[in-house]
Amino acid sequence: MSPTAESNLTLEEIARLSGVSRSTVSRVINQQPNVSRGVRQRVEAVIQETGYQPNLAAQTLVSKRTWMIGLVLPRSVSAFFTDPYFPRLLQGIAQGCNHYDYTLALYLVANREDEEKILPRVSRKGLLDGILIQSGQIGDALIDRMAKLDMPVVVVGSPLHPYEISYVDVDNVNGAYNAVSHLIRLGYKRIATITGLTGGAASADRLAGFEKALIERGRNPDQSLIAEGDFTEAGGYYAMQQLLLARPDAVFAASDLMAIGAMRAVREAGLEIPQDVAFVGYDDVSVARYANPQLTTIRQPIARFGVNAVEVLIDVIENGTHPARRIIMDTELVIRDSCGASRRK
Amino acid sequence: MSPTAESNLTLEEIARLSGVSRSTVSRVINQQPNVSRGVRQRVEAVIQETGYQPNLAAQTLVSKRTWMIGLVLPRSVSAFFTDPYFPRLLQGIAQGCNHYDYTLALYLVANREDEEKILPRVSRKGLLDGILIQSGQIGDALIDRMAKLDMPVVVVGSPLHPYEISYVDVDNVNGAYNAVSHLIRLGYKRIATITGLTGGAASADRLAGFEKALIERGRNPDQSLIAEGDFTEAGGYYAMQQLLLARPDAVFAASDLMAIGAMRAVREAGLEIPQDVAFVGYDDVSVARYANPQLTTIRQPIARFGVNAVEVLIDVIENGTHPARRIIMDTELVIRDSCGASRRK
DNA sequence: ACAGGAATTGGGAGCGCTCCCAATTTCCGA
DNA sequence: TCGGAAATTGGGAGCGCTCCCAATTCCTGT
Repeated sequence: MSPTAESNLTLEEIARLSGVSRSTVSRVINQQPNVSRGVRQRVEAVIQETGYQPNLAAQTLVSKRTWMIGLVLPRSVSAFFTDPYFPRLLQGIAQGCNHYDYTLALYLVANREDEEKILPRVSRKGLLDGILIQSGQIGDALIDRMAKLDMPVVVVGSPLHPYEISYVDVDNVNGAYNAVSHLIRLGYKRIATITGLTGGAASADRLAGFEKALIERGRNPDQSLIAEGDFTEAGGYYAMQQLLLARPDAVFAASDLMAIGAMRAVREAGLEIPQDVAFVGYDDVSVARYANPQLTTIRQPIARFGVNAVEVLIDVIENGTHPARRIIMDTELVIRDSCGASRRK
Repeated sequence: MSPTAESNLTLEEIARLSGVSRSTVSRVINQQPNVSRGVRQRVEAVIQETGYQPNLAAQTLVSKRTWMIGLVLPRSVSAFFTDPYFPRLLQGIAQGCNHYDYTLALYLVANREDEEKILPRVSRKGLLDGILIQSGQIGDALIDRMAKLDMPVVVVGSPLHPYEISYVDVDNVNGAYNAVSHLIRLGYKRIATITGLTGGAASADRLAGFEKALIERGRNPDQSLIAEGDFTEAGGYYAMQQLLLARPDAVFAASDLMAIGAMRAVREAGLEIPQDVAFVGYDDVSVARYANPQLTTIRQPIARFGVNAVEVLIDVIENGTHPARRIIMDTELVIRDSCGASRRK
């Protein structure tokens, strides 16, 4: 019998075919004990033969579990469509879901209208076991409202407010600190930064790391050496045009994509990289390696980050929301050509 | 009563609160006729007040509908993590799902192991109403196997085999034809192309369009002017290095990302764009506008493409698989600087 | 060989909904 | 005012599963 031949197999049907009761088949499927060896094998054979799979909706109705989690990307994550960071994150999350046999439901919030409709959609009973939400901008009420749902929630990135909420984050302060310290060590004097969108947790943390590194060496962060980007290539470009007026000799960009844009601005101004302006980016997405010159950057374990987020969420789903889980991941400085390190050796 | 206060509201409960029967509440919720005005208003008020939403699993169990569709990105879609095409497509698909109130389940097939496990996962009864699958490589058995499932399937891109299967595609032959014709009109003599991964439907069609344009003007496509890329920036770069040996004066790249990589190779060889080598890309993703020089390209209506795919799938789900639906979308030539058109005006 | 306990098996109830049909109410024209 | 048709309403059955408990079978040691 081919796996697709029988169209509406039920537990009862499998029971009939293997000459036992519904309950016994259920025990076999759910790997419960108290089924004799012979019976178990017979039932398993029938299941194998027929390609039977239990109906998810029926299981959900009684168990209240769907083995499905939602990933919400808020409207404020505007860089979704341009920054390679997100596909990588998605890959990690999908991989985690595959591994634990969960289904991933994706919610892209594109506009205010979507935002209004998302809460009832994700909180629908009998649909999701839990939610992963990407941290967005301060003032973005979505995380707050999701946290109040009676559903497990894990924030990807910092939750922005000091909630009793589980999250997985990367140590952005330290990553930025290491990037800037590297530039200081190389002897640069006028180190500028291109930040992410103000109001984002990652942006704020990376800026904090930038300032911390400078202050620790007794330097004062100069406002004219700080420009706001928006995590896009174009944003990096415009921020750099502004920054050029202050004549920096090195730039720490809060994302690789912005670094690429900024390097374009520098080249257009007739300057050389890294001789006139050195660069360190953030993320280590693949474009960093193909940039010209190759970009020194802070590598984030993006895919692993996604897997961790899924693992934490499943832990919360299966073992309760309290206490809140926190995971902070480390970054790594990847030295290539744009910082001028090789030149100065 | 706050919307989240009552935790397990059921139809029965709403019926009790509004003093009617379960059946009547069900009729109100499903917008069925034969409910008196007064009763309908009373029930709606209670629903509003309590924030009641029907349990999806229970509805699914009896209606056999889940209002959920799956999007499968096969393993062969290796460019997923680098090409901005996919986030845009995802945006369109998510937008379509939001609009029609369907939930989107995402399946990224990363390796052979995932590929083995995906069929039972997506065909699980009580989980999905239909599947959207991105067209991959020839020999990629996934589409064939999905088509045999007793579940509505719509292919995003060409289904590769002449099945009786619904699909949504972009007219790749014509798009490429227009790109190359444009280069011919501008007077280029040695027009090369960087193809996508051999075996992909889009790659084959774009190559066919390239050849058609040349042949139509009585030129013979020269094998040394055809190089295979893989839709990545690096692939474009290496393909171009090969191509440079044949001294082309113009290149049609089957994706913008490959064009960017190829331009990097050209620049490294000390040549000028478009003076020495002109370029036309494909996709019109945002990097095309930020490239240096700005990239002339074939614009695909990517997001609209995704919305269409969802619409066709929902049509198939709601009105049956026969006859198979086919939608072929048009492209548009976007002239910028890399083709040298402005220079020759 | 047999009592008594452990292991195995079966069947009923119920998860929350929709569908169907029967019961009740309403409305209309004569 | 009343019969009968139409509109409205209610309740039972059942979707396919899990859980619980009762029934049955299987082992022990004596």
